[in-house]
Parts: sequence; C-alpha cells; structure tokens
Amino acid sequence: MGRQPCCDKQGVKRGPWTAEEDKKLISFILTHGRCCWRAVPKLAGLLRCGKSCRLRWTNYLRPDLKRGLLSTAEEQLVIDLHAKLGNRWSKIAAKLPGRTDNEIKNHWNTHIKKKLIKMGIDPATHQPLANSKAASSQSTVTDESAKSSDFREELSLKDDSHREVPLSTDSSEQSSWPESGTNGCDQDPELLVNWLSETDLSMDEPWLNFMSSNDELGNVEGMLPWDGTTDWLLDYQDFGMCSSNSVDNSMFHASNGSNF
DNA sequence: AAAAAAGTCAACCGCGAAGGT
DNA sequence: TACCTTCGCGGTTGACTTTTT
Repeated sequence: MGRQPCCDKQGVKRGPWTAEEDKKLISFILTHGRCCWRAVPKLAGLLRCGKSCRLRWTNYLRPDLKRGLLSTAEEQLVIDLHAKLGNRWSKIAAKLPGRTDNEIKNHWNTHIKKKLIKMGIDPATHQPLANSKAASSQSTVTDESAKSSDFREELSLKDDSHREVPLSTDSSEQSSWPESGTNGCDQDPELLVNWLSETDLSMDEPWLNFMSSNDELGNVEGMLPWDGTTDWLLDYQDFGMCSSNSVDNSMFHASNGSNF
C-alpha cells in the first residue's frame, strides 16, 4: 500500500493564488485558527490541497512576515548561519524573525551565492574558491564561521542598497504579534483582534470586523478592502512586524514606499 | 520597438520525521 | 512493532519581470 497523495490531483487547483483564494484562506485561519491542513481547503471552500494552503499561509499570508529584500545585517546573519548550519533553511529562518525558509533560500540562491562567488568564496564551503576542495576536506565549522565573518565587512561595503531594518535573533523582540507558528495568533483569532486594537488600529475599519464577528465564511465579501490586489495585506503585515520599541523603524516603511 | 537573455520568486514535488493507532 | 496520516523541509521548476542586445 503506497503513500496517500496529499490530494487527488483531479479537481485541485494549482498555480498562482488569486486574491479571492487568499481572502478565503485568511478569513478561515483568522476565524478558526490553524487546524489540520488537510481539512483546511474543504472547510475554507478552496479547491487546493492542504499542502498548498499551508505553503501559501506560511510563506506569504502570515501576518508576521516582513516583506522586501533582506537587509545587509540579515544577509550577514544568513551567511554566518549558513556556514554553521548548511542548507538548513528552516533553522536559518528561525533566527530571522519575519523571514521564511523559502524566502531565505531564494535570496541565497539569487543574491548571496553570486556575491560570494564574485568575492572568490565558495558558497558551499565558505572557503576561498581557489582551494575550496582542499580546504573543505579539513575545515571545521568554527573555521568556516570565522572566515565568513572576515568578509562580512566587504560584503556590506559592496552592497548597501538594501534598506536597514531592526535585526534581532530573538523573535520575541521583533514582533509584537502573539507567538506565531504552531500556536499564538494563527491559533487564536482573539489574540489577533486584541493586538490589532491595542496598536491603534481602529476596529471601525470594516475589513477588521470579520475577524471578531461570528459571520459565516464567505460573509467577508465586501468587508475587506479588496481591490484585486494584496497591497492592503502588505501594509498590515508590516504592522505586524513592529514591536513596541521599533514602531518608528518598520511600521511606516510600506506606506512611504521605502520598503520596496 | 522587439526579441533574447538573465533574474526573481511563488509554488510544486518528493522525501523523511513525528505522532497516533 | 508495523502501519498510516499529517506535517515540514529542502530541492527544483516555471511563470513572470527586468535588463540587455
């Protein structure tokens, strides 16, 4: 007996998510919390497999996500962590609040890798390219970490184009959201509603009402400021990343355009 | 202005781990 | 202990965008 596929491929929609689908998924999770992902699409009225829903939520819709390029400091941290941990993107992402493993993996492959190669460093071993083979056979984790630190300064000098964001390895400092992940805000919509009201967001906003109401799913129609884009969501995701002591840093970047 | 090439990143796939029965 | 289900991870793909020719 083989492994059951995560979904039967017939009747399951694939490809890019539409605004409508996002809306359904968000409203479902905010009102019901995260439950069994396999059941989510059915309960939320989506023609997607559970896996796809989980991925969409964790990589894109989660309210505590940062958007935009990694800052120089974040990049440096990624390099250090990669030297220590290798391609364990989820472990690396855990040290960068608001960043997903997918995002870091993409950034590594598209930006950091090239920078390191340009600088003559093997991105796989974190050793100089010329003797990377020989070096890798006798290198230690500590050595790699130390070496990666050596070129951090150069890296930051070469590319300071990224915006600066407050960086902490402690996710609790970064986000004022209730603990995300397997518990916290995405488990308890009340926490989310409370948090939103505490942060000066008026609950008069019609699109917020659905989160605390007992409306059936699907009744959010017309309550969200949906205009066919997810721009509003980006704004509220940025709100999610501002802790009480960093409001002035990240909170308003999206609105003044400096984040993108 | 158009075509080609390169870059970016959201989404998919398959596997392994964890947990339940 | 074996089997099954679910979830999460890392690698990869491919659609879309941007840059170059």
